[in-house]
Amino acid sequence: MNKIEPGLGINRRYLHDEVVDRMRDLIRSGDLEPRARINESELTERFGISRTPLREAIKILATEGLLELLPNRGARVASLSQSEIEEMIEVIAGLEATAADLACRTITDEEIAGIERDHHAMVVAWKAGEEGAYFSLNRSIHEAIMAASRNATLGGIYASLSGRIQRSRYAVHQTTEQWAQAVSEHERMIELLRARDGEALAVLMRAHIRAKTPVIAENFGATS
Amino acid sequence: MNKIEPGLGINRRYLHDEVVDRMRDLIRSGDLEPRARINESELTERFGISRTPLREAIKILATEGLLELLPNRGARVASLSQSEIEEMIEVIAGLEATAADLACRTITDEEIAGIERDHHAMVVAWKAGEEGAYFSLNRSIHEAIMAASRNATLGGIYASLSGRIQRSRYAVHQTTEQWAQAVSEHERMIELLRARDGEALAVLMRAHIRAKTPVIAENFGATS
DNA sequence: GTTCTGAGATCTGCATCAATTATAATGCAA
DNA sequence: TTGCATTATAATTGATGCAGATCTCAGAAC
Repeated sequence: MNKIEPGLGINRRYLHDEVVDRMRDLIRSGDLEPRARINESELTERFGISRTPLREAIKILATEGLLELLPNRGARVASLSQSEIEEMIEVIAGLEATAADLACRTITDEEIAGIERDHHAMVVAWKAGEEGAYFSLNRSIHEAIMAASRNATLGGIYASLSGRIQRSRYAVHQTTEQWAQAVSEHERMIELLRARDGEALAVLMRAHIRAKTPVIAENFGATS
Repeated sequence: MNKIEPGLGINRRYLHDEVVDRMRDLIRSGDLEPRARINESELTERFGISRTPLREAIKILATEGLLELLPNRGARVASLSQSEIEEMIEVIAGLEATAADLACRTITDEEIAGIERDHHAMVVAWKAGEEGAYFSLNRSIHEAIMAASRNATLGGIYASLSGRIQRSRYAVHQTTEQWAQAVSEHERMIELLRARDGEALAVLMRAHIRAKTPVIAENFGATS
């Protein structure tokens, strides 16, 4: 994008930022499982760093919600209860509805055409049983709408929240009816995007995400 | 056995949590102004602590968005540009719309009655020119709806975001027309709450917050 | 007036120490 | 053996001295 920021910006200046990224990957990949304790000396050795940047990284990840701090007992990978996951999905639905509403203000015809292409590719992938491609294209559609909202604050909160419930890759289990409904909702979404009807699109988007709650919750497999 | 807590409220396990709270207060009260540089040694002395917990607190506040880090130059109080404030208001509008939608599922008649009482008191306060009471009651109404959403995740994000654009107290400047519209929207909101019509209430709430954008943005007085 | 330079201040990260607390290991009684 | 209390060990929290890197800014050189 734009690395034109004068002076401060993209360069990996902070060691703890590097550590945050690496730990995030460890958590998301499942290498560090939920409720796994974080051992300070083990990780300092693993990363080849001292305690100072590691501790800063731990505090940052705890603030983001990926770790939880246990006073005088260190930290552990956060685990989410079923109800917390459902809460988060409601919030995500709200954020996507907001993005959809905002996107209608400034989205271009080209962007809508791109979403439509992704949608058709997604249908093809589903019929071919390529769940990986299906999942990736579905996400790409939602991310395109988020990007079209032209709201970095919204996008940041969305990324942080969805990052917390998307650990490693999941096989998506949907019934044929669920899939058919999702497809028809996508098609209606494209219509509403063309009409730039943000209000109606927001309502539809919220319902669309909500309908996926059982799928997401099931695949997460929380144990709290 | 006889462990008496040292007077400062709840069991503050972490020193850096204490520091985070105190610094948050300093920023919100305006004691630390936007763009003010954070001096490590000055604050360690001021708080009577060492660098370790202070540095952790700075990282936490930066993650929350209240501070921004300047590599090799420390940190400063974050300042928001006009467009960032407008972005945040859109997100807040989305969060409140989500809360309104969810509240319709489980809100009790008593809670609705409480909101109605606050609304009437707010109208009285406005007519009496008591801007402080008006502001406080208005906020209390919105917080009641947020609480009725029964979604702690949503509430947390909302609190964090609104905390970033609500520094100290402001005199609310609204035209008579803006006020009249806000009042009629509140009354319509109460109707929709009674009808438990979440979908319509979400749409109204989003528009209601949006209409306040110029007021909030003006009072914030950002200088990026 | 502009550019260069260097001293001082500040920040980042490392290593280590002391104090507190949690976890285990052990010993003893029932 | 089992349950409980005591002790020993380990881990965490917080403080601090130190080295290297970077920024700031005044003063010199052009």
